[in-house]
This record gives sequence, C-alpha cells and structure tokens, in this order.
Amino acid sequence: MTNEVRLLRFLAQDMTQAELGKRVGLTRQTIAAIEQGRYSPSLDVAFRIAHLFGKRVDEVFHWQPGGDQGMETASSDAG
Amino acid sequence: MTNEVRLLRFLAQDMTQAELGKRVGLTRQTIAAIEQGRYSPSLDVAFRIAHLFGKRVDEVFHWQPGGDQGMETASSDAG
DNA sequence: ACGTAATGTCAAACATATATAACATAATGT
DNA sequence: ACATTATGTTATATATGTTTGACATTACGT
Repeated sequence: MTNEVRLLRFLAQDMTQAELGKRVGLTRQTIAAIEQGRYSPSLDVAFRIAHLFGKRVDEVFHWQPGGDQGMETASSDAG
Repeated sequence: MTNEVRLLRFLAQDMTQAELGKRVGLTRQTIAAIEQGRYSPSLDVAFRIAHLFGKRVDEVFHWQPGGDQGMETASSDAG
C-alpha cells in the first residue's frame, strides 16, 4: 500500500507534516508514518486526507490485490 | 460512515456474511459489524471489499466531512 | 418437532493504529 | 555560534479494529 500524501503535500504550497496533521486531526508523527507506508491508516483517516486534497481515496492511496494477501473478484465466481 | 456492503452482498447472488468474510479474509462477525456501521474498517479491508465487488472504495463506503469532526479543504485555504 | 443455515450480539483476547514525549539531524536565518 | 523549523525515529501508552467462542433468534426443509 503506497500513497501520494507527500507529493500532494508539496503541491499544496509545501504544507508541512505538522500542518497536514493538524488539518486532518492527526499528529505529525502519524503523518510521517503514513507517508513512509509504515502502516495503512484507518478508512476514516484516508477519507479525511483525500478530501483535504480534493481527491478520491483511491487517487491518494494505491492498493494492489495480493499486495498483502491473495483473493478473487466476486465476478470471477459468477462468470 | 455508511456503506453499501449489505446491498452489494445481496446483488452478488445473495452471498452470505460468512462467505464474504471468507473471501476478503475477515470473520462473519466483523462483516456484520461493518454492515451495521458499528465501526469503520481499516483502509486495507475497505479496498479488499470494494475490489471484490468491482467498485471503488468511495462507491462502497460513504463518508461525509464533519460526519465525525469538522475540517476544511486544502483549497479553502489557498483561495 | 427437529436439524440446519443465516444473522445478531456479547465478552475476552489479540493486533494494529494513533498519541505523547523525547531525542536526533539537516537546513535556514540572525 | 545560536535559535528555529521541518523531518526522522524510538519507546511507551491508549484507542480501536479484529478474532474467537459462545448463545440467541428467525426462517427453511424434513
């Protein structure tokens, strides 16, 4: 699970980690950890960050099936 | 934070909570709790569920700014 | 009436996200 | 040289997601 948080932060007038954290209700340490992919945030936090940058969650956070586990699509069963 | 999991599960050949849980790597209790909005899942789980139904995260989980806290948009600061 | 499948719900344990506090470095300005 | 700002990083504590095990209800088929 990678993300564009750091890039988006630079594009938003070089917003600092502390400033971003303050705006979305997180600490700067948590922002740093998220940017480095040390863990994936909660869905709620993902929505807050994406909304702040005017993006969709999937535009900010990039997930790949099997990047963690392996599983199929619902349609792969029906069709 | 509401979601369409239950609806999507019915549309997918009446998949059971247990079956959905098995496919995305969760227990049926966790699926039930998520459907009822008792808590919002992790971003990873949200991606797995959305992917299973061939939807985007924001199509499955509906979040509203201020539904939990109050905060602004990045552009609301710039102009 | 009985068994089974699907769901709701609860309590306790466990895993992970997040906060807080502290210390470190590099870059900037005085 | 010194202070300040932004960031990286660690340890510990707290909050919350998730699992496991159990028990209850409803609906269906026999």
